[in-house]
Amino acid sequence: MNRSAGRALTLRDVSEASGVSEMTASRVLRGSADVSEKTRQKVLTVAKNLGYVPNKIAGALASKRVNLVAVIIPSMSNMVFPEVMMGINDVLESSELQAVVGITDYLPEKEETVLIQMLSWRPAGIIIAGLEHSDSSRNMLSSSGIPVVEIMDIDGEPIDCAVGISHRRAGRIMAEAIAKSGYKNIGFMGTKMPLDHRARKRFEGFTERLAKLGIEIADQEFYSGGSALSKGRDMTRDMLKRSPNLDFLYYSNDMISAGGLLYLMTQGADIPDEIGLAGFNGVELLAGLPLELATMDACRREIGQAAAGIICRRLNGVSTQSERVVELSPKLKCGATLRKNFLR
Amino acid sequence: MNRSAGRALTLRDVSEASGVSEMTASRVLRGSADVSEKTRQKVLTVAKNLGYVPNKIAGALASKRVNLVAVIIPSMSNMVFPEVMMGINDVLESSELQAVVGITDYLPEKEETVLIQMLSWRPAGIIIAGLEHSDSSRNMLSSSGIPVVEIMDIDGEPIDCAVGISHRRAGRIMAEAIAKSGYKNIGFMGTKMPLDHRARKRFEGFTERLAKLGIEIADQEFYSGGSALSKGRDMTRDMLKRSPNLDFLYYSNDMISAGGLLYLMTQGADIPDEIGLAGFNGVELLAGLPLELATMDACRREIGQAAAGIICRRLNGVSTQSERVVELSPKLKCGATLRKNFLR
DNA sequence: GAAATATTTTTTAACGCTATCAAGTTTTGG
DNA sequence: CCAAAACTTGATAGCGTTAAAAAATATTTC
Repeated sequence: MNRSAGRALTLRDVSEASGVSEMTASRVLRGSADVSEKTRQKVLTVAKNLGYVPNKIAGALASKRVNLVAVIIPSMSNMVFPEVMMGINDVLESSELQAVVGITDYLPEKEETVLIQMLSWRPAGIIIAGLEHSDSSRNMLSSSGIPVVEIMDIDGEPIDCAVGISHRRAGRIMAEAIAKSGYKNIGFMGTKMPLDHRARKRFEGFTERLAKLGIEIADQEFYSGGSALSKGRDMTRDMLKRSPNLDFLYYSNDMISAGGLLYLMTQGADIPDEIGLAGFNGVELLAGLPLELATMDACRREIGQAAAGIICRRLNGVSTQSERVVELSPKLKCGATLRKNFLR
Repeated sequence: MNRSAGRALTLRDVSEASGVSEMTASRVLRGSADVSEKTRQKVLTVAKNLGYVPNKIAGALASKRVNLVAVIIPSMSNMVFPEVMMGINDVLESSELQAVVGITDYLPEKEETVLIQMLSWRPAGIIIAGLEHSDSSRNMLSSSGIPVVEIMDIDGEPIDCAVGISHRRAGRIMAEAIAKSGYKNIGFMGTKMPLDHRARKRFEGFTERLAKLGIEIADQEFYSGGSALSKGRDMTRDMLKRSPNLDFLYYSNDMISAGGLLYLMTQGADIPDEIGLAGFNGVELLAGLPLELATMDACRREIGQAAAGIICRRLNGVSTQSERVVELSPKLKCGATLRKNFLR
């Protein structure tokens, strides 16, 4: 059926084998309507028997249409970005489009390299994490002439479109919830990530709002590397040793807060009254802990879906004035580790 | 500097602006040595000022070289495949190659579709999960003429190369460890996945070896959907209600076993003496649980690295006879939930 | 300083496909 | 039955780059 050796099959092989011109074969294989049923069947049969696989490289060059969407994200090492990817796939699946992923490791220089790599495939659109990019990257993005959707964060000026949550606001909301519940001595634990702008903004929103409410962070610690669960455990132990009078712990992600929770439970702490705690992200994996963690859903899958949706609509010529900035609302979940009533 | 409107820049724009032929410009931009230093500088400057981004589509068509490696995996919904991806990226990063991912959702038909999509970009190599594929898929893979590495599993006949662990053997090893520790009444909990061949093989290896040792699975349950942690908790509760005399629980993944562990701990079970438990995968995320879980490392990152390594070597013309099947050894970690000594 | 050699640059022709328009072929209507 | 309309098919010319070969220029050798 198929010549496994030798050069790959081309449209010409199909056209010759079915006695039509290349153009007609091309029309059939792309599903054009202007072909008689008889020819269609003949060509399709031949193509299948031969095992012909069209060459998208040649097709893209000739038609100047590429069905790729570049997705540029910082990392794959926790579920955050895979979940965004799933959201993107949810939507692209029903279109002709196909995502191609590049990883930046949170490094601006690498972002630039990856961006050039991606742009050189002339993708139909770009989805890129964050609003902070090098001048050069911003330049490439804005002059690319294709839809660009910056995702995860909306605290800033997008190049084209943005979909995400306000991390500053997320921090503020959490600060308010904690203060309203009457906690006074608050410790913070997070990743040591000068380049994770979203974590930074969350922290800023958090501390600023606490300050406005007359509360100052009593202790804080930043970690890097290692397993999040055990890091959360260890940091919590250390922090409480250092600052035993803390009555609330805010963690920059759910994994370390779960570690903290498990530690506190083995210590027999009275949660959430003696001490409360909260994380960030709403990772579904963790539903099922002995106590449900207070957290804030970052709408990751929805962000992916919305971003892909914008790309699709833009490519279909639907002008989306209203979609320049799509703000999703992170939902606070108090769980069982943040007391709901003010007890004084 | 760059014309944001209008058509994209081509090599011709660069060559005209720098007063050389397109070919010379092309040579400079690809780093060929046969160019005088003066021209090189001139062209590079012009290209940078213009903001020229080469068109890989045209380049690939002309040179018949594509720097893409297709990676076809079933899912992104737990960390298993993202970790494989990280391993692949570890290695590809230092080459010119770039991974493109396709997701099959464990569906053979979708695998076929995704495979055609991928092959139509004429990638330089393919990494695909599993050894089970439809006839048509196998055909496409074997006649593609490019290196194909089937990953995760080595229990079967690879089309070209395979890198992975023997899941049957992993099941057997666990069965032996459990039996050797003196457990007699064993329950199994896993995902309801007729299409997850690796989970199936593990289960088969497990039960067969137990049978050989004169032990029969006392209870078993399969779930689908939902959060793994809480599923583990619920299934464990239900199973122990149903079969209270179980003294060991084997789970098909670490997440549900962690759920089971947390449940058993709140019930005050005496682990690992009264009852033991084990999972599978060695997900790093979970290090830090109150008790370290018995599990078996599936070498996911290493698999990704090894697979990418094979592709790289093959593309560099290093014939790798010895690498047809690379078997990695899953390492049993007894943790604190599988007693090490036989107590009778 | 001319011939031989080495280095650099340009010319020409693909790569495999699609857009466009021209040319057949069939159908329809008066 | 012929012209007009509708439907199919085909010929030609790129798309933006690189391979290969030819040409131009510079350098060396005797």
